[in-house]
Amino acid sequence: MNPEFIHTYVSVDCVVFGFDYENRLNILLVQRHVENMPVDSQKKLPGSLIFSDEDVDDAANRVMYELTGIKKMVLKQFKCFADPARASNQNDIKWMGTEYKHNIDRIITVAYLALCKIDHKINSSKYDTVDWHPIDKVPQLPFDHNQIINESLIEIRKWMETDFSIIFELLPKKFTIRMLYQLYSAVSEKKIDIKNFHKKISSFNYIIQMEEIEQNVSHRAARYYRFDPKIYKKTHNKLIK
Amino acid sequence: MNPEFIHTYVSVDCVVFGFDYENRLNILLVQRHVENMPVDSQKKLPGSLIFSDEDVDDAANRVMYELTGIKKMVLKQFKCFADPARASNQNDIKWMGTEYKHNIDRIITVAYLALCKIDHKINSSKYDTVDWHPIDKVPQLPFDHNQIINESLIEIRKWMETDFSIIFELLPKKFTIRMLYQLYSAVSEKKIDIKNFHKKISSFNYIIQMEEIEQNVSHRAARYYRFDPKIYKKTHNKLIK
DNA sequence: ACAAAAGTGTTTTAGCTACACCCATGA
DNA sequence: TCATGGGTGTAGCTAAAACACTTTTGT
Repeated sequence: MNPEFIHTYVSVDCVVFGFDYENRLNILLVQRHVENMPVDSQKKLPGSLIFSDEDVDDAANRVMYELTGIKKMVLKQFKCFADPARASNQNDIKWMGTEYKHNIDRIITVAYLALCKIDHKINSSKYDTVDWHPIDKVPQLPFDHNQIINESLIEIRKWMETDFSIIFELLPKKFTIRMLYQLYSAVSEKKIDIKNFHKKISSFNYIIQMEEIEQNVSHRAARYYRFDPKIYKKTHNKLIK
Repeated sequence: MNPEFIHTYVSVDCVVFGFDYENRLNILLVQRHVENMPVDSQKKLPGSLIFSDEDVDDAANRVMYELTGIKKMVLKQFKCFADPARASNQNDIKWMGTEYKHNIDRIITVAYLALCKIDHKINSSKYDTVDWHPIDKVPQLPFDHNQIINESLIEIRKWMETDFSIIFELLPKKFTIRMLYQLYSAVSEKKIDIKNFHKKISSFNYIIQMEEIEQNVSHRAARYYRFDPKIYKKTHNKLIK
C-alpha cells in the first residue's frame, strides 16, 4: 500500500432551500452536540457519512429523509469539497469522534442542493432541532459549511436559469404571481418590471389560473395559480433568461 | 470505528476535449497495462488517486500536467461518481492492484472537464501512450468511464452556454469564423445560419480581425480572427443563448 | 465561366421594456 | 375618495431569423 494516497471518509451535505413569508430565502440547519461549546455556535448543515455500499445520490436522499421525513425531494449534486484542511478545526475533530466513534483526520464531502416548501411539516427521525435560517443570517458554521452555502447560492441561480420549473418546488401548490415574482427576484437578483413579469408568466400554458383569489387583503385580491408539470415537460421552455 | 461507513480511495478523472481538423470533438485517452488483456481494450481516461494532503482541484491539475506537460489548463469539476459497483470489474480490480499496489474494493472519483488545443504538443511524464479519439469512436472503457464521457458532453454544452469564451480554448490562436462555427455546432448541436453567425461574431468587440487571410483555398480566402480575453472580461457578454 | 465560400445588407418577426390605463378592495 | 396592488393594452426598441446579393479565389 502506498501511504501517500488518500484513504478517507466521504460525506454528503445538503443545502436545503426554503422561501419564507417575508420573501427571504432560508436554509435548514441542524444542531450538533459538542461538549463545552455554547449551543449557539453548534449549528451545521444536515449531512452524513456515506455507507460502504451506498452511492452519493442515495446518501443525499437518505439524509433528506432522516431530516424531513420526505421521501422524494428535488435534489442536485453540485460540488465536491475536498480541501485537506476543511476538517482540521479541533471542535470539528472532537465532534466527528463522538458522532462517528472514530478518529478521523480528513473527510471530503459532496454537496447537494435541495428544495423544500417552507410550510411542509419537518418530521426528523435523526435530529431534535431542525430550523430555517434566513440566508443572510446564517451563523458561523463548522467545517467549510459557510463556504458551501455561499457557493450553493450561485448554483441555485444557475439551476433556475436552466430549469425554471424548479422554482415551483419552493412555492405552495397555489400561489399568486406576486409570490412567484418575489421568489424569482430573491434568487436571481435581476430586477424585472413586475407588470411585464405578470404578463409573461400568465402567458405560459403550464401556469394554470385557479378560481380562488386572495382573502382579506387591503387592495384588489390577487388570483391564485398553480403549476402543471406535465404541460411544462411537454414544451419544456428554456424560459426567462 | 463503525465499519458500515465508507472508507475509501478518491480519484480524479479528466475528460480532455480537443477539436480536430475534421471538425470533430475528440477526447484524450491513455493506455493502461493489465496482464493478459488485448491492448485495444485497455484505453482509459487519464486520472489518478489523490494524495493525502491534496485537494481535488490540485489533483486534477497534477493529472493534466503529468498528461500533457501543460501547467495551467482550463479545468472544471463537474460531478462525483460514486456507484458502489463502479470498480467491481475483475480487470479493473487487477489493474488497481498493479497501479496502486493495494487491494482496493471501492473507489469514488471526481470527474473534470478540460480543454486543450488539439495541435498543442503532448509531453507526458507519466504515460507512454496518449491519443486523441473522436467522441463518437470512443471504445469501451474500464470502470464507468464511458458514462463519465457521456455526461461530460452535456456538461461542456452547459459550460459554453454560461461562458462562451471557453470555446477559444479549443481553437488555435488565429482562427476563421467558419472554424468557430464548426466548433460551436459540434458542441451545441444547435443549427444556426452561418451567415447570421458570422455577422454576430464579427460584431463582438473581443473578436479581433487580423491582417492575415487563408492561403491556397479553392474559394475566397477567409480572414483570420483572434480572441481578446481582456476585452471579453471587461464586458463579459452572456452570449449566444 | 463556374463553383464555393466569404462577407454585407435588408426585411421580417418576435420578444422585451416602458408606461398608460382601468379594476377591485379596505380604510 | 384615496392608496395599493391586480391585471390588460399598446407603442417602441432591439435582437434574431430568413434570405438576397456582392466579392474573392481556384479550377
